[in-house]
Amino acid sequence: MSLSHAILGFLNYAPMTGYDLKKAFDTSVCHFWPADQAQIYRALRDLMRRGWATVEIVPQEDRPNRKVYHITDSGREELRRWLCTPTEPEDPRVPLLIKVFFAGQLADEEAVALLEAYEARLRARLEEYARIPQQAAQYAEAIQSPREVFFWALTLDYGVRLTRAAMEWTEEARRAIPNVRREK
Amino acid sequence: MSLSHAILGFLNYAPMTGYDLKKAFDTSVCHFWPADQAQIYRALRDLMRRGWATVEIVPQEDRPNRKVYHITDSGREELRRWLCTPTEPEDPRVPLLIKVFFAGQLADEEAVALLEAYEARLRARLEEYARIPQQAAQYAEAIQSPREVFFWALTLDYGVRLTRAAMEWTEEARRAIPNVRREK
DNA sequence: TGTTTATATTTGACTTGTCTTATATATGAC
DNA sequence: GTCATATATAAGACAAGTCAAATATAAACA
Repeated sequence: MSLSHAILGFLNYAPMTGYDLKKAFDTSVCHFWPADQAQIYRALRDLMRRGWATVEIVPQEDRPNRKVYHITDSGREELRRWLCTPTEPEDPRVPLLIKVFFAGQLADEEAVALLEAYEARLRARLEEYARIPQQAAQYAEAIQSPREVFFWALTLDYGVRLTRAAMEWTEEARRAIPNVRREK
Repeated sequence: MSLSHAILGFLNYAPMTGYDLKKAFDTSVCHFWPADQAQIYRALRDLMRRGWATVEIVPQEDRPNRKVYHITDSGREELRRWLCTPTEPEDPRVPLLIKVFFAGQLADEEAVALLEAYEARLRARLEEYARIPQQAAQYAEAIQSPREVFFWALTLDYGVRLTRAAMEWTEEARRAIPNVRREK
């Protein structure tokens, strides 16, 4: 499970609560690994069970107690082990392609509309990506580690490249559709 | 659910059994939408419940009876409706990027090895893709519809483009790593 | 004064997808 | 003669992810 290890990665920076972790995910890795809040809390229980994390309960009077999770030595070992283990590229699930696969049954304009709508969403995503570096700048300054910043930037670059490739595909596909003969 | 609709798409070509459908998936859309056998049979039950498909039981003496599923008129309507509905690009889950995100903690060589292994797998995938057109040629001849063939080819092209983009990323990333300063 | 947002955790239900096993039989390969 | 493969369906267990609700309180805003 990638989620538990992602959590270990964050806890290795600093002890955090489930709430903190949710925010950390939502402001950093959510573009390639979104995390549900319920999932995070469940994963934390799991990390405890495996001895990769411990809790420190910090009482608060006005709000629920904070349960601050700390990575353990064996957690750090596990994180390193996992980080060095080669990863298989996941086979991507692309719902749009199912529609494209059966799009022979649609009129040209319908198929083109499908691709145009998709392209518009990809463009929006690209614009989102473009806003990330500014948001991340504060983090980068706080952490003072150009090496960390470099790897963070790599993950963004991946998203940009793949999104651009998908857009180039939609553009060419759109242009090609009107040239397809209907019958042999 | 995309799976049910993909099944409707196939049933719209011809009536099929669950077994036939599994083969259809495995020889066509499995690169962007793999389907588990158990899932297919469950989805067929669901299609029946919704009135989008009907069964015809064809008795056989030597083997289990064939349950041949037919798309209904309302199933055809639903398929069309679904095909024309714009699709949101899924947010991709890329486990590798979690490792890259935390790769600042690794040595240069470890990070490079991670990317190299990934690139090798992507290369293998690209070679798989290269073999598909020959396999699909029989299908294409059987169906005699250049329009269908065109859309099928589009789905393959998507895979090729995205895989190439990912490979270009790994290449550049690998080359950039040795140039990162460790401390500020 | 009332509403929204932020802090903080837990639980339950549910959907998808994966993996495994069970059941039956025929054909072809070695 | 045996083993693998093809035909055909069903069901159970489980992991991962999603969604929503319950509980509690403070600060900020209109």
